[in-house]
Amino acid sequence: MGRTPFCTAEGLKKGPWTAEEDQKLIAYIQKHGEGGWRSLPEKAGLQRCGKSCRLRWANYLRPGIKRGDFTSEDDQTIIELHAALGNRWAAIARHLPKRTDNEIKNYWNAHLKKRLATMSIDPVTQKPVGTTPGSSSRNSSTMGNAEPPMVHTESATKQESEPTLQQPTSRSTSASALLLNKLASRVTTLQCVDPLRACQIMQSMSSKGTGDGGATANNESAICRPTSNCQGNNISTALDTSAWLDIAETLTTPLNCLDLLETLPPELAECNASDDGGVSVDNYRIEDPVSDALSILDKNASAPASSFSSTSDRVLNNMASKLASLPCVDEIHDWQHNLPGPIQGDSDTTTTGDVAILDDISIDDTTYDMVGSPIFYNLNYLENEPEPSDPFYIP
DNA sequence: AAATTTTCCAACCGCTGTCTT
DNA sequence: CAAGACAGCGGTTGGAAAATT
Repeated sequence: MGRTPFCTAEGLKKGPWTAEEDQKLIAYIQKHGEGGWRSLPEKAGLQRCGKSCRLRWANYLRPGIKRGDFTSEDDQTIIELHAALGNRWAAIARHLPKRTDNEIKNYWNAHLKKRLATMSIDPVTQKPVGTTPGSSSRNSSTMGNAEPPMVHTESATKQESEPTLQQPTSRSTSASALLLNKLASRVTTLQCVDPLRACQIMQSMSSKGTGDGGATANNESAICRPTSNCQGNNISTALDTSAWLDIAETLTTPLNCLDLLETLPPELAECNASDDGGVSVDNYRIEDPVSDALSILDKNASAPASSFSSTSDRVLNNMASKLASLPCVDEIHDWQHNLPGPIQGDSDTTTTGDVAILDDISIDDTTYDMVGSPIFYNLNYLENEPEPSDPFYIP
């Protein structure tokens, strides 16, 4: 049984379409509309199979199709989407209005892939070739293990006249952005991180001062939620740059900020005090220290607190904006790949009863679920229409 | 200038998924 | 439920154009 082949008839023409054939097809569709491809060739007077007609119409004759003239923004978008989605050209094309999957596929194979190769950047991972130990374990950007494309860095990080990837940098902004979003997705769901992060900020600021509040003009990527007031690129962070760099450096190993808790000044100690007097990271109850920390930030921030839907968003937003350009991101990446269990986000089949240890914090199955869901949600987000909630992005 | 090689991309092929009968 | 119809998708190919020898 099964289906009959679509184009089995003998004597049908193949190969390039002539102008006359195009006109016949256009005229017929304008009069009768799309559809009925099997019977269309005969009715339209074409010696083609219906499938060929549909393809010709969809890829070349359909009104509104944009052909050629890929801009640097297009390039960057395609590269980032390909890093996240792999060879899923149709999904990529949905994010480039008026472009067809076939053209994007051809453009990738003919231009972008080679360009990345000449820059010694792995077209699949978008990381510099040979810089990541154990690279054999890296994913292949296929459907099952694609990383979530939660971050876009175009407007904030790209040079005016050249696409970001043509910069003579050894690191891919996109790769960093992807990782940061992955981290952000995970970190956001770990409520214990909020007080930790807030304490970090306060400690850093108490030791360095709050800076002059000048906005950081460079590397100004920002994570925010589309639903919040920070849509688009009107986000800016204002914390002193060097303070952020210091904070970021402490996160070379994520969550090693636990160590910082032990060195907090007495007036902040209460933020991490649990009932037994020890440090509690899993029972997030204390909010005042977070508010305090953020209020300090607000004194110097140009973006109002109301721009963010949660305190963790705000902290992450600020942190990510500086982390994006740091070498430590790759180290975090490596660290992440060495984690046991599904927190690596490579496959939903690895959900087991294993317990991963993130430094001193045990992550059980429940937390795994919390951590994994935003990753998969954001992956889904890219495949469908952007939803006005949840996914992070860097405008 | 001619021959050869490489590049590019329109079109094809084969498969899967969904809807209809 | 089975099977047909066809839309959609990703991989591949063939030939024209461009580049190189």
